[in-house]
Parts: sequence; C-alpha cells; structure tokens
Amino acid sequence: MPRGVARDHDEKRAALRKGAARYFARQGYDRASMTGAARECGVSKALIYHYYDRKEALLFDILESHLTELVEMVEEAKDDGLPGLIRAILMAYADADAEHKLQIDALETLPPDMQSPLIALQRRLVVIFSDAIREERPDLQADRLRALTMSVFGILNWFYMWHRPDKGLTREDYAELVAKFIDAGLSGLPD
Amino acid sequence: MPRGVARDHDEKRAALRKGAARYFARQGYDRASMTGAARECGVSKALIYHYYDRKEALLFDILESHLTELVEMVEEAKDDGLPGLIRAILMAYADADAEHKLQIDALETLPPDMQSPLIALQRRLVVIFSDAIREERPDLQADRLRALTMSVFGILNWFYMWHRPDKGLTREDYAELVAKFIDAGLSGLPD
DNA sequence: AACACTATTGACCGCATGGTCGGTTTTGTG
DNA sequence: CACAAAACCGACCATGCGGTCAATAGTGTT
Repeated sequence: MPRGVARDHDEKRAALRKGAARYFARQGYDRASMTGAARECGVSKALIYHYYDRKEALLFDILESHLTELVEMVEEAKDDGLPGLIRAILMAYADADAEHKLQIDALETLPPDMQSPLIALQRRLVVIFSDAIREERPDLQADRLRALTMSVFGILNWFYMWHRPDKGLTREDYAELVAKFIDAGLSGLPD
Repeated sequence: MPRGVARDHDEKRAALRKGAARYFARQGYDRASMTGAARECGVSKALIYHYYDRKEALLFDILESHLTELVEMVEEAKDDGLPGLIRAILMAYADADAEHKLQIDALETLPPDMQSPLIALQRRLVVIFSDAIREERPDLQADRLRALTMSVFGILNWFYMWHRPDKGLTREDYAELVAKFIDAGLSGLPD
C-alpha cells in the first residue's frame, strides 16, 4: 500500500471550509464563484475540486460542520435553562458569523437530499429550545409554544444582521439582556 | 405629439413587479433568470427590458414599492402604541411574503447607490419602532434600546421563515401573542 | 531507490445567463 | 386616415461560471 491521504488532509479541508465560508457569506453563495473562493483560500480552483467534487458539496460541508458544532455546544448547555442556552448559542456564533449567515440563506439552494440531514440538525436545536421554554411555561398550548420558540430563534438569528462587533453592546452583554427580555416576556405572558 | 405611455402602463409594471417578486423569492434572486421571470409573468424577456433596463432595476422597483407601502401603513399605526405597530406590520406582510423575503436577502445584491434609498426607508421603520419602545421604557440606555428594537425586528422578520398560512396560528393570533410577549418582556426587564 | 498514489496547477469546455437588436403589431393623436 | 411612437417578440451575442483534464511536483511505503 503506497500512501494514504496527507497527514494534514483534514486541516486543509477545514481551511478551505473556513475561507470559502467567509467568501461565500460576503458575496452571497450564488454570486460567489469557485474561482473567487479559491483565490480567498490562496489555492487554485482545481485544488478545491480535488477536495470537493461539487460547489454544493463544499457548502454542505461548511453547513454540516457548523451545525454539528452548534448542536454539541447547545447540548452541553442543555441543563442551564433558557438563559444558558441563549448565551451558549450566541457565543457559538462568535467566530462563525459567516457560517451562520450561510446556514440561513444558502441552505435552501441545496438539493432536498442534501438539505434533510442539515434540517434534522436544526430541528434538534429547535427541540432543545422548545423544551427549555416549556420548562418555564408548561401551560402553553403546542402552537403557541412553537410560535414563541420560533420567535426566540428570530431574535437570535437576526443578531448577525445588525450587530457590529466594534459598536454597541458586546455579545456577552447582549446575551444577558436578551435572556432577561425573553424570560420576562415568557413569564409575563397571560393565559 | 404622437402618443404617450399606455393608460395601463402602471398596472402592467405592477403586474411585472408582482410576478417577478414571486418568482425571485421562490428561486432566490441570484438563481432566478430573467427568462424565468418573463415566463412567470406570461411575457417575453424582451418586454421586461422594455419596462426595466436592468435586472437590478426590477428588483429595486419591487423593494422600493414594498418598503414605501410598509412605511405608509406603519406610519398610520404610529399612535396605536407598540402592539398596534406589530399588528400593522405583520398584516402588511400578508400578501407580500415574497417581497419581504427579497427585502431581507436580496437587498445587498444591489449596488450601494441603489441600496441607500431603500435603507433610508428601512431606517424610518426602525425609528418608529424604536420610539414606540422608548415610550414603554423611557429609562433604557441608547445601546440597549437599539438592541431591543432590533430584537423585535428579528421576531417580525423571521416570521415568514417558519409560518405556514394553513397551519398553526393565524397571522392575527400570532400578532396578538407576540405583542403581548414583547410587552411583557419590555416591562419585566430589570434596571 | 523505485514506485504508486496524493497534492497541486493552468488551460480548457459547454452552457446558462444578462442583455441587445431588428423587426412586427398595436394604438393614441393630429 | 396617416404616422410616430409604444408594446411586444424571437433570435442573437458576449461573458462568466461550474466543472474537467492532462500534466507536474511531492511524499509515504516497500
């Protein structure tokens, strides 16, 4: 047996993921070209096609590894209650704004069979949050629980759209503020 | 003077806007082709270029007329307090999910000089909401006020991502629920 | 050292897309 | 009615893109 993949194969792939994610998020996945992604990573386009056989495969890898990490972090914070979850997810985005943006607006460009495992990961996040909310308000009907859960995700997912790291509240401060806001909203809700 | 534009010129343009918006939102603006938009509207591609000289001009018109309408409706509800605003904006989206989706994820594809008037319209919405929130909580510091305002927009803007018209709460029910949630959140917030 | 496979590249291809053009039909105006 | 411009179309063009290929350089294994 002559030789396997290089020892740094995984690191190389991770570097491509990171660079491509940054570039994809900046340009928008559809407008972003593979040539551009290659330039951003400092390699040739053909090399990317050595690691990934399609543009979609690269996007899939970016999203899957991001979501997997997210699920892990959130699962660890599962027992800290809703404020803990909010903090955990906002912190997990800290160095992954690009990946997060892609998750939101490029996932649907993938064909259905590539989407579904990613949607399954998203759903795990939703369930964890939903459970935490139900813990605070066990009296909520199912459709209201769902609506409130999605509202919380709205707050969280919108964050990267307006937050500028060098201006206004820090991530930590925002996590604290919004956790209190949501807590107060849930416990103050009539019914 | 031989003849001006047709009497139904504006209606034709509006129909193109509507059809194109639907198609653009479904496919994603970047993936959507002008040929496809033309097919959706039942006209030839060349005809669209008779009304709009670039793809971007069509998108701009869609977004501008949507945002203008939105600002109008929200301005009318200005004095109904935050719950009234929330209801107004959710209702305004009712037949404009496509336009709304485009506003969120295609605005940035426009060149800066086309973006800025649209951003100015968005900013008017933000100011109105921000004022309404300040009315409830005059004690909030500027950066917290901003953070909470954007959180409210997060909730509202995320709505179209998860809501299915034929399932779960109606728009009205959701507007009511989320208005109470936000109200409770604001008034329950310490400091 | 010899080998076999990986890592890496620049040049290339086919195709879809945004946009144009020349033309025909329709219609308001004098 | 005449006629000029608007309304509308099918065919066309140039460009940029995703993806391929043939070839070279590098490296772990025997």
